Amino acid sequence: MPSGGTENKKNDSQQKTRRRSRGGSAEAKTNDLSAEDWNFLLRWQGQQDDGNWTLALAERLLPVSEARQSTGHAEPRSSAPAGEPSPASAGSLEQKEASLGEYREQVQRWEQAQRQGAAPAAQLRSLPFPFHLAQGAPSPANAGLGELLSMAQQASAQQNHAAAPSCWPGSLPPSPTKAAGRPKRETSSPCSTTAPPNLVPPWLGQTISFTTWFQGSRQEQEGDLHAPAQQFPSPGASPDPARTLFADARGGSGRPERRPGRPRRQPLERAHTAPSDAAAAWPDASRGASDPGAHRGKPRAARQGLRGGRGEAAAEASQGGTELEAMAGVTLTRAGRVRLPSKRSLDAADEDFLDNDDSPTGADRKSAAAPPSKAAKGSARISAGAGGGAQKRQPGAAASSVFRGVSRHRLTQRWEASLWLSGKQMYLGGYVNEEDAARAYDLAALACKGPSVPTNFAAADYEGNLSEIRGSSREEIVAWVRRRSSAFSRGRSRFRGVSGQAGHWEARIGTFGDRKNVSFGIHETEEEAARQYDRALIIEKGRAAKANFPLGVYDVEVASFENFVAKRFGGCTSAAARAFLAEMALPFDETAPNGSKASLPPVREKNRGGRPRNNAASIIYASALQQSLAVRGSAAAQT
DNA sequence: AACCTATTGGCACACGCCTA
DNA sequence: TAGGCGTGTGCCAATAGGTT
Repeated sequence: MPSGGTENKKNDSQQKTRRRSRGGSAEAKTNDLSAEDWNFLLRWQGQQDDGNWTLALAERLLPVSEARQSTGHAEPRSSAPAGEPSPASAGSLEQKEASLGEYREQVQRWEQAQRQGAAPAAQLRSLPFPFHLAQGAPSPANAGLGELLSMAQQASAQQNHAAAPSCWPGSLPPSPTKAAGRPKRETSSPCSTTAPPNLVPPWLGQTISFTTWFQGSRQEQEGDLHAPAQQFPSPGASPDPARTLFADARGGSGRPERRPGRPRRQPLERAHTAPSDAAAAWPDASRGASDPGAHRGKPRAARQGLRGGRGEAAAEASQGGTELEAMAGVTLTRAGRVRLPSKRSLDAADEDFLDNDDSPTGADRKSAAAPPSKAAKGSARISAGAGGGAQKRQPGAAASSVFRGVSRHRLTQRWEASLWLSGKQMYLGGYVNEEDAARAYDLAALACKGPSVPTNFAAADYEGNLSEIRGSSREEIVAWVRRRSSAFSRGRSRFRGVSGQAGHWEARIGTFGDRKNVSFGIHETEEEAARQYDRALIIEKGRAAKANFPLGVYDVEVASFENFVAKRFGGCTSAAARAFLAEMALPFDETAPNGSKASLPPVREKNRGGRPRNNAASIIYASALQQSLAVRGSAAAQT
């Protein structure tokens, strides 16, 4: 524990105590909304999403209201901006509670009827929400906070010359199956921290809160055209996306079937008897039994564990040269180092060999890619005892992969695939299976460098995958491949950023802005949680987000992010994004329009883990205040 | 010499477990 | 159930030998 940890813990404990004692302290007061504030927010939200969100709020609000009553904090405050008349109250808290209960019963009845196919989706909207907005179009003169929020949406939309994205609450299609179900729990919202009006991004200026935005997006996605169902089938169909890894290249069967056939030979095998058993066990990559002549590689054991590989030859060569040395093209340098045949020469030799091979068709032979040639290098390095860089392998460590672009991480013992593009190494993911890593390299190399690039397996094996990612940028291709690595997610969930268990999946990001362990809600399915995680990550990192689903699924979010950054900073740079986030992460400490104060849970000190509290009041209030600030900003801009 | 790429080192963070 | 925290590792950058 770092120095001062005890003190930190003490402070944290004090904060916790303060937060738990609602209504009893000054801190608690600042996080609470008045009944009227809540009423406005509830009404507004209720009209936006058929009451689903409202039910969630109500569930959390009502106990708070009761506590407020019991502790004498029920005095109403005006929720309207200073100097503006407060809209009429919707009644006592008891009445509200009763009304909400009635409304909820109606929704439940609708839900039941809907399950029986007797209730159209539109009927839900017609259910009378207990708290009604005043009749007539609101104007700034008599607008309450709820109206201000609506106007903020319109103003922001006009200002940006773009309609609100379809995933935002105001334009959500009804979601019959979810609208009446148990609402999702309110979650903390790092984006609900405030910012000066000129810093409020479009996507914040048009949304009630980050969480609502997420939840609305979820509704849209349930019927989303972009849903990559074919990539991530339902849990029952394929519990692990890693098993769908390069399904095309394997005929969709996950782990490749082992099938008879001679593996693609390496040059040195001509000098030695090929390890036929292991070689015969090497799977065909894509064509299954229809192509018995296709050999796409050879087992690691055949090359490294059995005598006769190039590495063995190199080792022997290092000890003075042998007949094998001459056959393999292995030479010794003056310094006594082993000089192996170049890949080019080996490839050429192999090609020559293949031309004399007895494989069925010339087309197959030509389609076979260059053979792996790293085994010899790795073994030679070991045997030569060279040091430094790639030769730093521990004495007892396993040898490297025989596949191009694949190496084994010393600590994790995972196979990692990497591709070098323009001198920069692109990480392609970690894999339990060496062949998967090799295929990851192949696919990325083919997609990024073209069909002429040497691959571990036949390029034809990847036609299906390549067609799927054709037209994508390099970054997207790399992300696509990496997403399929067996180590992309590492927990119980198939998805990154998702933890929990069946029916209770939590989306969570370890570091979001200045905060740690920010939760983005509990979700019934992994997919839901994964999408929420993705959205949050996109908000923070833009296109650099390592999302569970292709960024194309989140066009709106990505566009919003880039649009804002472009407007705010004149270009989308990581530095600009970081600066933006730093500003957005400022602790909320604005004076509300009605003169009251609101604050978010305090930003944690560095190295203090834990998720921020799900303080619904502060979150909603803060985001509502943002909206009003946006209105002020747009009004100021117009004048 | 320039480029390629295998390997290592290590930081940041995902995630599970524990506690209140 | 939310928050706190430790562990494991994904991912990136640096390094250095091999190749052209």
